Amino acid sequence: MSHQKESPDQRIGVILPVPVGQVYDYLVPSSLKACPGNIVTVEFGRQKLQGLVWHEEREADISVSKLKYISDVIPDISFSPENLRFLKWAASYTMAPLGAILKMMVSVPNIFTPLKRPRLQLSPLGDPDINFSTRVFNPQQKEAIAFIKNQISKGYSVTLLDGITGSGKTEVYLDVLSECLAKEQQALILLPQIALAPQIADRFEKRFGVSPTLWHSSLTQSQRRISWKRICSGQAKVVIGARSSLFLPYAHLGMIVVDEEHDHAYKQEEGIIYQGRDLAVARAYLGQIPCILASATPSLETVYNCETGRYHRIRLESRYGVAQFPVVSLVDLRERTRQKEGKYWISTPLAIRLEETVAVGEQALIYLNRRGYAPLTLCRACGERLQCPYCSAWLVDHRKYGRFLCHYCGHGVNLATTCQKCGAEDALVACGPGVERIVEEIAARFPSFRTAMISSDTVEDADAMAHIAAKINNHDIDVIIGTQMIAKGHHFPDLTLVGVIDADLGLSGGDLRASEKTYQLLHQVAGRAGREQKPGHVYLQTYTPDHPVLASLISGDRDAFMSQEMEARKRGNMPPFARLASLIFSSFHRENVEATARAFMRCAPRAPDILVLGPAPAPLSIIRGKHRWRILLRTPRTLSIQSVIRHWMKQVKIPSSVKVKIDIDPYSFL
DNA sequence: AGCACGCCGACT
DNA sequence: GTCGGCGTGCTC
Repeated sequence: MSHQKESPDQRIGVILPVPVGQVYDYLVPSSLKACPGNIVTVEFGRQKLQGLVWHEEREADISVSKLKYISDVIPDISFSPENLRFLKWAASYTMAPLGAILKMMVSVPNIFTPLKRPRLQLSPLGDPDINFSTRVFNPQQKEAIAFIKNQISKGYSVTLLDGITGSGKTEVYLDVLSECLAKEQQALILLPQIALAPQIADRFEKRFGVSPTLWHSSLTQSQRRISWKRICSGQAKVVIGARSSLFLPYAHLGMIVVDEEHDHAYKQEEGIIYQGRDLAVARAYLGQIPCILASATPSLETVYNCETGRYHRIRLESRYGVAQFPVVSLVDLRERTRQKEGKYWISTPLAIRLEETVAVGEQALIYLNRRGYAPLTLCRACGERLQCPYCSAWLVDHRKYGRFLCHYCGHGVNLATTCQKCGAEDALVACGPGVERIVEEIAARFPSFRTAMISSDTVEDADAMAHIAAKINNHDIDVIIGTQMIAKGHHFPDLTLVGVIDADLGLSGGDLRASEKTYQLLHQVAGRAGREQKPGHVYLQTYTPDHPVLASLISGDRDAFMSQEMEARKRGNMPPFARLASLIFSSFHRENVEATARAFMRCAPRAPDILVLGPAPAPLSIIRGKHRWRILLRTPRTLSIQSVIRHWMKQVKIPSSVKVKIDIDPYSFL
C-alpha cells in the first residue's frame, strides 16, 4: 500500500428508495468506483439500503464529518442515462420525491442481494423469432405497418391506431415490433388491466414463437425477481405489463405500445398519482423512440394531440365491412315507470328480446357496472341508511358473502334484517340494483336460463376468467351478467344481445370526463354483441334518452360526439385546453385538515389566468377514518402547473399531521 | 419508509 | 416510580 498523499475521497450523490426527494452525499473509498446509474450499498440512519448513484461529484457543502462511506457497488447492474432521465422527469412531473420513483423502479425486495439458494435450473429465455410465422395483411394494415416502421428510424413519434375491435390493431403493432426486435431492442406493451394479457401473449407467441415477459402486481416474489433481472439486463425482449411496468429499468427500450389508450385504468390514483399513458409518451420522448397508442374510442386528449399535429393518426376500418357495429336502441325508462314496471330491473322490451335470443340458441350479456346486490340499504321504519363507520360511503349489500361491505376500505358487517338504529325488525330494504340482484331477477323470471355472473367478486384472476370464457364458448351459459370486467377483450361468437341496465350510471357527478368515459364504456360493451356473421343488438335502458352520449351511440357518429365534447372543453377552458391539478389534504384530525387547506388557500397564487377553487371536503370526505379536503387549481397550457404549485408550497408550513398529495391532471373531482 | 426521541397515562 | 402510547422529526 502506498503512503503517498491521496486526493480526497470521491464524494457522490445518492438517491434512496425512501419517500424523500433529497440526494444524500456519501464518500467512495479509493478501492471502489461509482458512476451515475450504479447501485451502491449504504448505511442510511441505521438501516442498510441500496441506492442509486445520482451525481458523480458533489459540492462540499455538507461537512465531511457527517458523511459515511458506501460499502459496496453492485456488480453487473447499472441504470442507463435514459432511465435516470425518466426518473428525474417523472418525479418532477408527478411532484413525487425522487426516492419514491426509484422505489417503483426497483420494486422487488432484496433484488440486489443474491439468493441463498440460487435457481440454477432456470432455463434461458428464448429470443423472439421475427420470421417464426407470417401474417396476411389487408392493404390498410400494410399501409399502417409501413408508416410506423418508417417512423422508427426517425426516433420519437407518437402514432394513434384508431380502429374498432376486429380491425386488426393488435396484428399491426405486433408486426411493427419485429423492426424493434431486429435491432436487438426491447419493446413494452402496456395494457390497462392484466386480465387482457393472456390473449395478447398468446397472439405474440403465435407470431414470434416465444412467450413474452409479463409484469403485473400479482406475480409471485420469485417471478418478479426473475423478470426484473431479465428486463434490466436486456434479456427480456418483450414485456407485456400493467402501468407499473413503465417504471422498470429497461436496458434498451426501443418502442412502447399503449393498448386501449383511452382506458381510465391507466390513471393510478393511489400512492404516486400518475397517468400511465402520458408517462409512456414522455418515456418515449426521453428515449427518442416511437410510441403507439391503440384504441377504438380514443381519449379526447389524444384526439386533440392528433388534431394539433403532435401525434400521427392512422384509421383502420373493420375487416368485416361497415355493418359490424350492432344496432343500438334505447328503452325510455320514464315511460316504462308510468306503466308500472317498477318491480323489474329488466324492462319488457329487453326481456322479450332476451327470451328470443336464448330461444334461438344465442347468448346475451346483461351489463350493470355495479358489484353486489344493492348499493344502498335503508330502514323503512326510521330512514337510517347503512353507512361505513370509517368512510363517507354506503355499505353495499353483498348477498354472496352474506355481508354489507364498504367498497372503499373493505369494512364489513354481517347481513341483518333488524335496524341497528331503531331496532325495527324486517325493516331494511335494498335500494337499487347490483349484478347479484339482476342474477336473482333472471332466475325468477327465466328459471331455465343458465347464467354466469362476472364481477371482481366471482372472477378473481385471468385463470378464472379463461375458465368462464371457455364455458361461455362451449355454450354452457345463456346469459352473462357482468360489470365492466366483461366490457373488454373477450369475443363470444354467439353473443348477439347486450342489455345495459342503467346507461345513465356514470353520467351524473362532477367528473369532467363523465360523458367521454360513459361513451367509451358503452361503446365497448355494445361491441360485445354480434361478431362474425351474426348481427348484434344493444338495448340501453335510460332516463335521459336525449343525452348526447346516447344519441351518438345510436347514430354511431363517434367523431361528431368527440368534436362536441372538444367544443365543450374549449368553452369551459378545461383540459386539454388548460391544465388542472388537485391538492388533497388528509389527516385523522378533521380540524387540522381543514385549517391547513384554508391556510393554503390564503396563499393561493393570484393571477387573472389562474383559477383556484376550494377548499372543500373531497367527494369521499372520509376514507379509512382519514378526513380529506381538496383544492382545485387550473392554469393555462402555456404555464407549468408544477412550478406554480412548487412556488405555492414554499409559502405555507404544512403540519406533520397533515399529508398533502398532488394529483396532476385529476380524473375524479367535484 | 424506518427508527429514535420525547412527553403524558396505567401498571408490576 | 417505570413501561409504553404514538406525535414529531431526521436520515448524508
